[in-house]
Amino acid sequence: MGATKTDHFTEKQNAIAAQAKALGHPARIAIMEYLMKVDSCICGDIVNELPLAQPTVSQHLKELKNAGLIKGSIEGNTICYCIDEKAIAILQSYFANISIRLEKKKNKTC
Amino acid sequence: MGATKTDHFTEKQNAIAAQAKALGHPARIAIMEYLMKVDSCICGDIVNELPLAQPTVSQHLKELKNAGLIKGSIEGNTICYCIDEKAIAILQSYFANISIRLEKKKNKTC
DNA sequence: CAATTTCATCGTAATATTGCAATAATAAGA
DNA sequence: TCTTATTATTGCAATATTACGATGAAATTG
Repeated sequence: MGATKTDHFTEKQNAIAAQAKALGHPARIAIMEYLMKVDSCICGDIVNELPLAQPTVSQHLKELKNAGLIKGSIEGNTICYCIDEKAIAILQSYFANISIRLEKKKNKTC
Repeated sequence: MGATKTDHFTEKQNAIAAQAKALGHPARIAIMEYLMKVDSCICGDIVNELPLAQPTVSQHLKELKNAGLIKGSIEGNTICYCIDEKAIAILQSYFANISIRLEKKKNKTC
């Protein structure tokens, strides 16, 4: 097959999985970290930061954008990218919640 | 191609990407949430919780285990699974850090 | 021991992802 | 306008993922 059976899961589960999937590639993690490292949104300059060809980077950026993890706005000849804080906030609270719940039932694990 | 160029990225980037990738499927998110919902580790019973065939679930469990997100210990005829708190802690702090850094440079985004 | 239960593995088909060369599209500058 | 710079899109080859039936392995039960 190769096609994920999204129908059988909740919206929320699919949403989190989609965001996690978008981050499930080192190049996309590297893009996120670069966007974070620089002190503002970045216009151009992303391709040179990565050890991948331009079409490949463009594709990764597209996936991050589709997953809602980054925003991009056209700035003349270039495109300004930056991280979407909301998406990160969602992921952060998701994992924070898991941590809290795990904390509560310590020692009950294997 | 289809093969990720992990060589060109840092260990940390690859590690985070690997964990995110493991969570990048709704079935695996569902498994994590089920493990969290029940008040202890689970022996057996996971297959019946998911709308997928047993070999498929087994495969998903294997991937979560390989990524270090869950632990499994054989308990006679069944296997007890539970979430690995350390892995969740790593992810949580990763996203928390991003949030903090984004907070610091508010308004500088697109 | 035979039957059953539980989980893993193998094999395979369908589909998705990754990566890049070639090419297009768009805007800025000469 | 012609050229250059920047990003997107297309098309393709290599590989990975997803899903499941069939089968296997190991412990439990009757």
